[in-house]
Amino acid sequence: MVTRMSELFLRTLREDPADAEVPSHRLLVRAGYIRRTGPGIYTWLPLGKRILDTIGQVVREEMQRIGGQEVLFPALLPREFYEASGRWTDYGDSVFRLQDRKGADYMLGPTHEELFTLLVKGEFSSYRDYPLTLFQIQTKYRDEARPRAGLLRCREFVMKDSYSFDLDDAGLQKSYDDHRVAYQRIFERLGLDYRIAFAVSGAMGGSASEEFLAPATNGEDTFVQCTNCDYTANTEAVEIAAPPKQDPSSHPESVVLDTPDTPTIETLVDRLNGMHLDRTFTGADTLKNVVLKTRQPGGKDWELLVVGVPGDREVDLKRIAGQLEPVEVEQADADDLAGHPKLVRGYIGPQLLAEIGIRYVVDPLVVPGSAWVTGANVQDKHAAHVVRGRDFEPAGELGAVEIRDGDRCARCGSALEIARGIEIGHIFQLGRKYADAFELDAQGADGEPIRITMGSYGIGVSRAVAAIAEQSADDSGLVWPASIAPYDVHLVPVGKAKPGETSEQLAAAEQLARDFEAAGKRVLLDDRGATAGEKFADADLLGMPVIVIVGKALAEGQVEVKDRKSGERRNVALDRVVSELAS
RNA sequence: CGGGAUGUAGCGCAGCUUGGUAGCGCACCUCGUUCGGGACGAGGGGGUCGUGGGUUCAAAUCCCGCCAUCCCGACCA
Repeated sequence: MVTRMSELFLRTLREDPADAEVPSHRLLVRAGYIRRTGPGIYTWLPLGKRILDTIGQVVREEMQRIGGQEVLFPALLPREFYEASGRWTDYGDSVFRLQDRKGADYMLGPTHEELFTLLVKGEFSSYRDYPLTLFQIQTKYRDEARPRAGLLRCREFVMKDSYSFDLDDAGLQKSYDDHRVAYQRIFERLGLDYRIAFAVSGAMGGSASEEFLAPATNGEDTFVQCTNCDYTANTEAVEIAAPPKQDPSSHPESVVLDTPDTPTIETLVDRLNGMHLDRTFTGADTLKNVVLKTRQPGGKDWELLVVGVPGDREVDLKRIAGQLEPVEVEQADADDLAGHPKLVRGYIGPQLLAEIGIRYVVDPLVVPGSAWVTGANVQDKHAAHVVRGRDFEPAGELGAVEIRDGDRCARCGSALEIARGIEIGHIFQLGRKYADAFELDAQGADGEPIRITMGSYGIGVSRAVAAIAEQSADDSGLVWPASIAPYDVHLVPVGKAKPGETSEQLAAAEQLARDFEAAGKRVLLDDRGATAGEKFADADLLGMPVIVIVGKALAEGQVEVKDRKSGERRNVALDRVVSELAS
């Protein structure tokens, strides 16, 4: 297949578009792969469409390899499908809603768990029908509060979503594992550097879940990876190593200290160090008790929850929310505290909480037997030597502290580092959430119904285009891995023609193009009447893996082969270049 | 939703302070020269100056309202 650039619907831009910040966005627009149509909405031009289709094809092949069967749902969905699962309401403002001429409610699908569940329920009813995996590659719509970075966060985007249906937990585990392997194959074929990170399941519900992240400085996801072992986790799901437990009886009896005007950790530490005690204190010696409030999903009333963390650590509300999902959690405000006069703001300690019926949990860093300076539940007073397991007993542990660079890996104890990445895939063991909502059962051999258990698996196909561009582009343009490039070879003839004639170089390039085509290569031929410099600059910008220059060396029967990624060039005999590159 | 910025030709921008019928670069068209790293000369086509109102003899420019977009944050499979 040969495409002539003189006929291609393409216009490259010499300048960066004003609204593009990140490299993938800038270059995809400049190179004429995409054009912005609205905020978070993009049009795919011929070169971009080829990339998108190629990635879709890689995904399709690997999904079929694990037995997935492709279907295609509409994006326009009647409200009723999302009522039973509660997501018509849960999705809130992030779903596009519209009405038909009769006033009936519709939405543009942000994800399709409900539809798949109902489809299967309508067709299959015997245990013999399972297991089953269905998938689609389809356009999704989410009304993001702030679309950004071109294709990285769009309001309309292409996603592969698949769903597994199994009779039991072991079956679900196998479907999940199959997907995990398929995703590894897919991202390897796409030439992406990626990590698999433990994740929390978020609004999808369900239990086990992992994210596939493409490390990139412009990525929106923060994750944590161990500098020694392969432990990788989303910051919401990460677990860090705690110090060793201590013997509660090894600490002195707790004492109450006068600490006026010390409502913050900083003022408290200053005060302690001004008291001429037998040691110096830091924030890490204090126990900070943060008052949050939680609410059951769909519930009305907030309930207080106090979380204890070392005083030198911040509380990460997102991380807490991820673990408590679907229970809502927020920081408590003054009004919430008003109903609890025994909670003295700035001087809250855990010694009293169980007594007055407020749920208290600690971060795992607050290990059993550890001693702390903490509030005495009296204005202007703190207590020292307050020991977990002696002076208070938390109702449980909750990973609450904001993760820091250098925190210790829970597996091997080495330092963790924080990195940024682009979420390119996510796999979930949903369990029976949707099967319960829609009563998806199979009739078993004994005639009894079996509740189906499900998994849900997504790959951001359009986002992967941007992720690959982020990881591989350089200063002069895009650099596509050979496996997904729009063309295998970019042929660039440069040379002067006599008036009214075709240049020798163009004639030779035309012949080369036919030879490459016969060898099964996809060729982009720059037959434009542009200058050499312009053709070279565009070839670098467009990013095909191999650029073949038919120019000066043609007189010696040679062409120049340039590797776009390494920039390396070498001369190859004209009559050998096709066989060499085709092998 | 909070903070900041911007809307002038397909793209990137100037003009606005001090009102007088719109300009530059890229791209595009014609002719000629050029031809290995975004060539040069000459000529040309293309703009409701985001939008509504106001002030004025006269508004891209001054005043008021609205809309939209981008960036940071909040939020977000």
